[in-house]
Amino acid sequence: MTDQTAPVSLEEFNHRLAEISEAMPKRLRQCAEFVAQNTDRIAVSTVAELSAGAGVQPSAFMRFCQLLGFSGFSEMQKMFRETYAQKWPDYATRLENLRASGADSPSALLAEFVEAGRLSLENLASSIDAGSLEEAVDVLAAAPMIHIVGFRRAFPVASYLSYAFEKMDIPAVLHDGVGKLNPRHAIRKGDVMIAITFAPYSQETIDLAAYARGLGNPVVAITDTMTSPLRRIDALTLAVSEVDVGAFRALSATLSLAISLAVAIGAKRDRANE
Amino acid sequence: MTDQTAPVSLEEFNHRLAEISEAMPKRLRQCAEFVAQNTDRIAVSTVAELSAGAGVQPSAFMRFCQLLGFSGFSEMQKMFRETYAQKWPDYATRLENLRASGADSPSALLAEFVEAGRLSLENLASSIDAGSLEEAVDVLAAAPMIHIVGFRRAFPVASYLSYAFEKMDIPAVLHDGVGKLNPRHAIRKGDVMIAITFAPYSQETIDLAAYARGLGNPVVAITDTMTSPLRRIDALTLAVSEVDVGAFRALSATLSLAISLAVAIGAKRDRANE
DNA sequence: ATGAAAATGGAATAAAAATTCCATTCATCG
DNA sequence: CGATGAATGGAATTTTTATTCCATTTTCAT
Repeated sequence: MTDQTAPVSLEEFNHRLAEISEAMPKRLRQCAEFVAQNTDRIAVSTVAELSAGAGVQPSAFMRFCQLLGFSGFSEMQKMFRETYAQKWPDYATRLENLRASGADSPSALLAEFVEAGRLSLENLASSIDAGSLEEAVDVLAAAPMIHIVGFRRAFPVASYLSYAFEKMDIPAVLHDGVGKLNPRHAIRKGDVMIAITFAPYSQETIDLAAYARGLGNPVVAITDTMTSPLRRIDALTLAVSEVDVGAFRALSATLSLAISLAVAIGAKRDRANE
Repeated sequence: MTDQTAPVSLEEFNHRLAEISEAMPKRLRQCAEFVAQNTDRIAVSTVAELSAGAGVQPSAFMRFCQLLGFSGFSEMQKMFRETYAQKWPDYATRLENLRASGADSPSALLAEFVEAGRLSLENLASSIDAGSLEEAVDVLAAAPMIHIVGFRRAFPVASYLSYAFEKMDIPAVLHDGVGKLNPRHAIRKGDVMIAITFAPYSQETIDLAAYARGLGNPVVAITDTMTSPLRRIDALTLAVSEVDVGAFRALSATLSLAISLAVAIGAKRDRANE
């Protein structure tokens, strides 16, 4: 049953997987999907565990292995166990290796950003004020409509929030500035706004937030410091500070805060509707 | 036979090993020596293999495991397998548990997302293929024009890339789907595309990438697994897998990869222009 | 609709691995 | 030097895991 085309390296394996997974029946595709996303578990798991993870019978997983060119699961696992040793060194070492591959190589840069992201996340977890966060969730969960504003560097955050709200069926509009239409008309009394901006703060965001505030509407601000101009208009401020790499700043912490906010709002609304 | 002092972490294990290996009989010391030097193999080997490596009978290795406090080899191996798999806890289950214990407060949720983000970043650092990344940077740095495509969950990434390129004066257009205009007209021969999509893959992205590829243009894909449909069109694939929290997935790793890519391209172009 | 082919689930079987047991060897002390 | 207990090797046993087989369901073309 052994097929001479059995992959002998991770690269070959991935390639093979991509190549044939399109034309696979349902269950086998489930296997492919699960394996693609959990490649690192293969070396240390049993067929039973993996097939359960993929939501499939062991026999189906068996067929999957054979389709890839292995004689069975054992042979496939052997390949992963052999390449396992290289993956073992811990995270710190791996990061070192990435860095060492040349100070200004893409992978070294990636290592920098990964590290910056981790630091930012740690910082976020310890610095966020649980009370303010909860208050923001309460206010937003009760909103008839949520307006999301954020330009330039804040725009990815705004659009991500918009996507999350859409998925959870929460009424929200993203003010994206397309067509330079005046967005104020869409804002009604009682609506709530999420304003996102970082230094150098964009005037449009501040203006729109100030307008909403002027109507007496609550504004939740996601911003970088406590001295942000959004503070002045008495917005409920959630401060996030990102560690930067050179002149560049990633958004790991900000996005994590945003998605948490969105999911918490969704959860709260669900509870309220029961 | 189970000993309550069985180590539950790598640190405890090493400590225990050092502590008792001095007062061991010959064969068992051989085991200790071998294990200390090949800790990484324990998770993926059998007793037979390990005992042979240590130059010892399987039964001797068995006694060694018991001396360390485990009930047998299986239990010891389990510890190592879990330590390795620890990075991939089942978040769905954990979130369930959190809920059950009434700890689904916004800050608990945030903590989950922060943790998920950290794990995703670690995984990114270890799983990214330095060669592919470098190749992507080379191709993109040489592009006369970069087209960025990504909808829904991928849109924040696309817009962030667009922002970064703008800041670095790199010619790039974001295909955002506004006005449902046909974006194909803007793509010229020789341009390079960055296509971003995650399961469930959005057809528009795939179609546009396929069109670009049809022109003979290179396509760099940022996607979630090796089974992504973008593989089919022979795109240069950068795979990122994010750890998710319940049904939700943050973008920490993906954005870190994106910003690294952008900055690396900028740096390379600068060097070329000097 | 109907039959053929493909896919699937689950139990039965085979293989492999872990664990135990005991006869033998080795070291130690009177 | 011989007795005693610890240490060891190897085979027997048990447990776990992989693999196969076949009855049943699903899919698809006619």
